[in-house]
Amino acid sequence: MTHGWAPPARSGRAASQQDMRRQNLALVMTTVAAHGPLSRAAIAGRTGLTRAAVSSLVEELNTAGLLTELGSLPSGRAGRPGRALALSERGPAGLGLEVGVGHLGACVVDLRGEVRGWLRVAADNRNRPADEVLAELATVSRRAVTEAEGTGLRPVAAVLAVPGLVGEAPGTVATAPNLGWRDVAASGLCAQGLPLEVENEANLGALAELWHGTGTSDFIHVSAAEGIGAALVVGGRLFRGARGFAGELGHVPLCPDGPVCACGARGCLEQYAGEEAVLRQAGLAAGEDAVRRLASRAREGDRCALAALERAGEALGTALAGAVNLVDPEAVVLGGAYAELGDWLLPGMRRELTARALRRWPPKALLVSGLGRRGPLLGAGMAAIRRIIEDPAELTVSRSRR
Amino acid sequence: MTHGWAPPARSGRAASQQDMRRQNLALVMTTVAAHGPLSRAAIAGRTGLTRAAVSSLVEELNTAGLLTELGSLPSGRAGRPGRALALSERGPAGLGLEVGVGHLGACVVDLRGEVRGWLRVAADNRNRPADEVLAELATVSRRAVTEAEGTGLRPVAAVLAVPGLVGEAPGTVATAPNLGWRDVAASGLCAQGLPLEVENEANLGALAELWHGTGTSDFIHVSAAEGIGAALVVGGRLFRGARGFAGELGHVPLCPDGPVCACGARGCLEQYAGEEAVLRQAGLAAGEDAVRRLASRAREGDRCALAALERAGEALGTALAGAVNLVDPEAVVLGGAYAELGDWLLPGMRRELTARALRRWPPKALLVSGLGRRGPLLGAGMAAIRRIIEDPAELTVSRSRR
DNA sequence: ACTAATTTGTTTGCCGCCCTTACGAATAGG
DNA sequence: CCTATTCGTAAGGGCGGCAAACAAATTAGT
Repeated sequence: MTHGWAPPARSGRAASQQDMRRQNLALVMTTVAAHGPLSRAAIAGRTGLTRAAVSSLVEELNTAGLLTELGSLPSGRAGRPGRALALSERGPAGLGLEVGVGHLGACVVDLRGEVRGWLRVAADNRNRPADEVLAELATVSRRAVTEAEGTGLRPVAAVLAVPGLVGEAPGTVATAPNLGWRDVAASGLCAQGLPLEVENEANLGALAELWHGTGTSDFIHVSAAEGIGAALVVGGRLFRGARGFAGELGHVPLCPDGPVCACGARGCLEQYAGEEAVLRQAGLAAGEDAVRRLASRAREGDRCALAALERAGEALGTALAGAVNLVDPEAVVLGGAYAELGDWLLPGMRRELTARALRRWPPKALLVSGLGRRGPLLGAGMAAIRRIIEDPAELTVSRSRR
Repeated sequence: MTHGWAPPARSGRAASQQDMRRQNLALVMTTVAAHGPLSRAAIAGRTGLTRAAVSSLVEELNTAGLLTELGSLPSGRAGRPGRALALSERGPAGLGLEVGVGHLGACVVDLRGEVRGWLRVAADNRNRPADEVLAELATVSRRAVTEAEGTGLRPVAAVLAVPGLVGEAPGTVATAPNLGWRDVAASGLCAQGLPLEVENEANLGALAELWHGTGTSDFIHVSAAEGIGAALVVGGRLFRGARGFAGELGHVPLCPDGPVCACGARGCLEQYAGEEAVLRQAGLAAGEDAVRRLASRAREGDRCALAALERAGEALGTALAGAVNLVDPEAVVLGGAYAELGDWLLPGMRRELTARALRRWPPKALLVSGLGRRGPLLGAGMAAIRRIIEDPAELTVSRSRR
């Protein structure tokens, strides 16, 4: 450290010609994914590559089964019509997996982002040996995969959604309190040798929203369940923080002298808007489908429930206003279990946000996720397939690629 | 939008061989900048490039005056010793500029990050025509530049620090309330044709901390002045948010029913820890060197001042705990004017952070900036030079580079 | 219907860049 | 003094994108 510089932030690695090719393959894939069927010339125009280069790239992607030629693509203007290229619907696919407290899930998503297989079975995973849970998930997964293989799909990457924190080592769960897991390695789940990635379920719910939901790519996705978590999506990427613990909205201090929280501090948001607090205020017992019961109470006009939801919405809005001032997102999306309660939570949230957000907060910037409980599993499948799209070189003939 | 994908987040552009070269030139520069004098072989080892490639890259950087050969670099082991390469101390330099409420500043920083010229003059810029201010800054800048040119330096990029928000258009100030500026174009400031970038002074203070301060590259830099701002540094990069307004810590709600703030909401942090509030509680009048007076009062043991600082520290700590839970930084750095008050603010801040941060918060992760008021100007100079280091191709022979 | 214009996709030749291999240079150890 | 080791450079090769030219397919004009 003789010079005064801190270590460089990005790109610690050399760029080779393989990397260039890799990046351009990815560029073609992402371009086609984003802008529908395109001709080679259109891809060239959009990306800045030459038509010749695009031809070469497309051929490579084509033989790998990632792209398909659909047929003529009349442009309306004079000239030879292009041949439409689209993401293949019968080739590599993504496998999404989920371990929930009360269920297991598996889904298969094709390159276009379409769900081609969906399986969800009830299972009481609370304090059940992790091996056992993973073994059952493996059979569920196999069923979904064989079903998908019938329609010409071949899973090539898997992502597992867990209600807990992901470990440093790839493919491991550091801790999942509601499952009773601690340092569980999920590798070996895919005997087929698929690369497996483990990710927090709330984060995957946010990614599902990014890819299947509204157009924005900078938002805070609130997903309240046992705890209140916020996934920050910034520039279309998950923001994980320095150590991967970003997004703990539930323990933002709301009122410094408030009630004591399980975390030891006072007045955390969770004490005002957490599931337990809301149910208590509404006079309901906790339980498996507590949120659903609360929603029906509110629908019936139960005063107590409505007041509790009102207060919770305000608390959420206040805490979110702070987050918005700090992070400056384009939108806030309410997802997770609380999405079902949106009708009653939103007014208070919106009121607080408009009052407290320093930048004008348009009403449309606060919305409810349309994916609901399906978010995490869907996000897992999409994340798996997204991996392929953003680095297709892994599946390509790979003359000598790493 | 026939496919379900949102637009891709990154890399909307094709990669060509020039880009590859560009990236590798930058890689060599950042490597040398970060790890002191290195031989070509050492650079090759660190970056993954071949010795041959490094030789070629180094030669290009050498003829551009960006690198210098220092002499033999004995390794201790057997074998021919390498020739040490270091960032040049007499070539391209960065020009930092600053417009404050009460002063103007200019500095010249060489590639090694060393300050080689420093000029700061008092000037009452409050509600003075922007043209006039910029004209005076230009003369100050010229003096600093001619001085630096005497020692063999040649400024090639400039960054201007302003106490306000930066506009969308490059080189413009959207609004600087304390200066009375609105949509001011700062281009034309550098008649020499240097590329000029405008940036918020607090952000530059944070960057100065990144490059001249402690080793961490993920931190929240609190800089309290008129308002309370937080610059978020994530992975060694400034985090600006979707529209560039991230970091408004001053208006995080601290107590939902607190006193009304100038922003219209209730109980913002600024009402508890802002300069005005603290001075009022301490029984001091506002004014130019109010912070200094407050510090001396505290040093003398003034009960009132100590109590006010205690409360302010607690409030800051509470709000920061929320931010820490949300963003998960490695450290919090107290900078700006409040750095001088660190002795009295830190205890309360630390107490609140340890109590409220969900992840264990080590005491060393909260610290006071050693740069004080020099941060923004220093950061401007460093940012200018950093630009060169991270894209040296701009200064290279450029056979036909864009 | 026929021609001109236009756009697409491919082919060919070229250049740039990194990699591999080989070689001279410079130092430490015996 | 000789050998092992490491450093920097030079020569040859492969790969990948670019520029230009060309054949194919369609529209527009007469």
